[in-house]
Amino acid sequence: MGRSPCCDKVGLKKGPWTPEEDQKLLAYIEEHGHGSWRALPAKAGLQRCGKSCRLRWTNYLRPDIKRGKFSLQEEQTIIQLHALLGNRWSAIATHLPKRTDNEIKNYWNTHLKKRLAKMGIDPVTHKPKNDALLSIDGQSNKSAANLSHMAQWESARLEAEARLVRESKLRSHSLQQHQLGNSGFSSSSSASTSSAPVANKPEGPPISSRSLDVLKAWNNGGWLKSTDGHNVGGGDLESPSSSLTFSENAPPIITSGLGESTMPMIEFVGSSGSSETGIVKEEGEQEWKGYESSVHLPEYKDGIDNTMSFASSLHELTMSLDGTWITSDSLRTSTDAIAEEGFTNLLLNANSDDRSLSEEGGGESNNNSHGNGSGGSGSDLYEDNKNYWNSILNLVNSSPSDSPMF
DNA sequence: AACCGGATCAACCGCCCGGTA
DNA sequence: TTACCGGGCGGTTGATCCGGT
Repeated sequence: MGRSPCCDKVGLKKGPWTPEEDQKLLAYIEEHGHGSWRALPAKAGLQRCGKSCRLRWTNYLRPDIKRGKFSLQEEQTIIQLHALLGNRWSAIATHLPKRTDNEIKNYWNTHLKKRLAKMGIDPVTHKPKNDALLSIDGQSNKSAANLSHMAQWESARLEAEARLVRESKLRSHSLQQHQLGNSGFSSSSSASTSSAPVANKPEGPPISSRSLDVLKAWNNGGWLKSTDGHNVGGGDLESPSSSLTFSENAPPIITSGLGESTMPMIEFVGSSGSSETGIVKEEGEQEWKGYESSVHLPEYKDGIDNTMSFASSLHELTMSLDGTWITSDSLRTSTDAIAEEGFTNLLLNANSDDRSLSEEGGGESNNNSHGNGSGGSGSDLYEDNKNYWNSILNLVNSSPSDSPMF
């Protein structure tokens, strides 16, 4: 379909913004809000296209932007979220409220990607490059595969939530007008409709932050073991199954064993067996019933008044769509104690290597220090891999207090 | 001092999607 | 149903910075 040109061939200015232009844009938005971006340049007296103005505002002029170096915490958050969400910078940015997606993207491309590569981790898949070592026992592959499933599911869930938000807004539009300011239930896209010169990104707890708790429950549910070995190992892995059921208009359906929900909209059944290493169960098939067929979570769309729940053999987590998670206490206890070693140390090491490529570990150093081919490397690398993924789940687990994003 | 190459990051480009007439 | 519009997103570019030679 044909589109009218945005800013080309009409004598509009391109390139770096001058302070004067910034001032004009700022002054206009502060007074009027941005309104229609396309119409803004003319009104503000700028020889720019609306898109350029929008970018300048969202990436630079917005008052709630934090500039400067990324903290280690932020770095970890980015990496971990990238492992889950991939190059979905806007989604990642919603968890780093004062950072823009562009900034995060740049930082990833210029810093973190390289650092991960140096650590021997594929920045795209977040899997160790040297998979051969790890696939000896197949466990890490299995783990990675599961996490991949998880990421896919998370992706699908995000889409479903976006849909949910839209419909929720439609349904309760008038109601929301009374509740302006404290809804805490918005998305980055919807937030941008505001004409006020405030952040386009939501300040309140982003949906994703809550939703990641699903993964937490997932973790606790037994297919991944936390680093401290607490809980999730033994009992859960022995548990026959856990399932998640999304129901449209009915209360959450939680099944165990062979899961016999009558209205299974989406159901994950982890039929686990014992795992001596505790990462994932190895022998039995971790089955994700209905996963492929329900990636779209189609029935979820009308769930405004519904409840999404996740239950495992030990823990139960419920998100009611008024925007709150209801978690069982046991869920928390297992996560609080999780050691932060592993990934953090990896990062710190890589960090120092980054600055000063000392020989003590450097160059291939990180590979060497953590997974050197010769000295027991396989298990070391395997441990690193385990820690790495555990750390990703730790992010989820430790969210409310430990992470800047929650 | 000049040059060079890598690093950084603001800005642009093109595509996509939802809303709407 | 279709075409168009506005806006968002991710990928890429290019100007600038910076350290090494």
